[in-house]
Amino acid sequence: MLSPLVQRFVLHFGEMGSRWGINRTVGQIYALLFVSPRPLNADEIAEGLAFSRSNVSMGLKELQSWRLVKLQHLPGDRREYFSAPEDVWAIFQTLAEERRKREVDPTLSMLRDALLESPADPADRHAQDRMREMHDLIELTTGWFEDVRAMDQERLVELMKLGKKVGKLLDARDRFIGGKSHA
Amino acid sequence: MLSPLVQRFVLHFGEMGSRWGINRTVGQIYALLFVSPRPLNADEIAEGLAFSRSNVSMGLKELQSWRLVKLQHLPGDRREYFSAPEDVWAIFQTLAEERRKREVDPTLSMLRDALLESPADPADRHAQDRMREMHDLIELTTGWFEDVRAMDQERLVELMKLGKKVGKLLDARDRFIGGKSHA
DNA sequence: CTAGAATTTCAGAAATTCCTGAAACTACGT
DNA sequence: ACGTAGTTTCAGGAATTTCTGAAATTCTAG
Repeated sequence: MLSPLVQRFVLHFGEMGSRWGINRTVGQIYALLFVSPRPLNADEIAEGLAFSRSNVSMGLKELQSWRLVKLQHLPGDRREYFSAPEDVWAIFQTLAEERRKREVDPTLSMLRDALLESPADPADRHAQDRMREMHDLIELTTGWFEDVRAMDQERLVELMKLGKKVGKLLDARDRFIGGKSHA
Repeated sequence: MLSPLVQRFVLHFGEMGSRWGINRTVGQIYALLFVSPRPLNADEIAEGLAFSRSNVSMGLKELQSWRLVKLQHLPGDRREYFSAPEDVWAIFQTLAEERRKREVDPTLSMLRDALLESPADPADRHAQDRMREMHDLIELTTGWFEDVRAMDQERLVELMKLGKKVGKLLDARDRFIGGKSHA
């Protein structure tokens, strides 16, 4: 049913899915939609991957909750068709946003709460110091990620291609602004 | 045994751990080591978290394979003591490197292989196009990540704090170099 | 409103992953 | 070399997660 090429891709994503919290089924469904030249309905997916119809239904629901698939209707067909967005950058961003929402935000909020408590003893004081370091790191990196995400794609690619030269750019800026130096 | 503050932190990381591929036990052990003011031996960990000694042993082995804990000996004590590195940036980098090694690299290699095949039909041709897009995106982002990682920490923080202003910096550079513009 | 096509829900079977205690192994002090 | 404290391994039981088929629900055309 599936070509060997697609088969391989789909299986790989199934495996990778389990390494993340995502289950194998969901990974495979997404992989199949990603490479499919046209939207697929649930029965086509179930047949292609040899899963039960209900399993596919659950997987699609999960993918929708991650905003990773688009639902659409084909004229004269009552069934629902699913597809992955065209733009891989957009996919990447969606993934990053959803992960932040589900994993980073709750962690930050837990850390902030913990930092409000008054430490009972030196061990707690040390624990809080560590939590503060973690909090600040997470806040800095996600805040930055957000800034970068907001840039338009063309600039983003430019920035990335610049790669390590960005360090030189920073130096140039520092010199320009006021002679601060990185010894 | 554990203070409520540490308890909360540890439990949260246990939960978060399961969201990633990491199991709850491993997450909790790491969290405990992370906030501990001194290295801990396996028995102390087992007692603090109420796990069996053998479970702790496996968890520590896993953490060592991720290079996330340091093993050390205390003078006059035969037991092995474990601790998390001090520097949260270093931890972050280790995590990123290991994840790349385990998840990104195999994916890139699978994609490269798939791109070498000659597509059998239009569907395969389309699938390959999609895989190429994914490949290029992954390569660009991880390559960039690598470049950024190689910068020294001080500069990295500067870059991150710069945030969205980096776009302006790019504009300035473009103007300087040759009048290219982002409309 | 009714028929029937499409989809979702959900209880429990199947599969997987986690965790433990017992046994095996290692390394060190005497 | 022996005894013992410390650590790891591993078979299998416990717990969790995944997956299915049957039933319930939703939707739409007539």
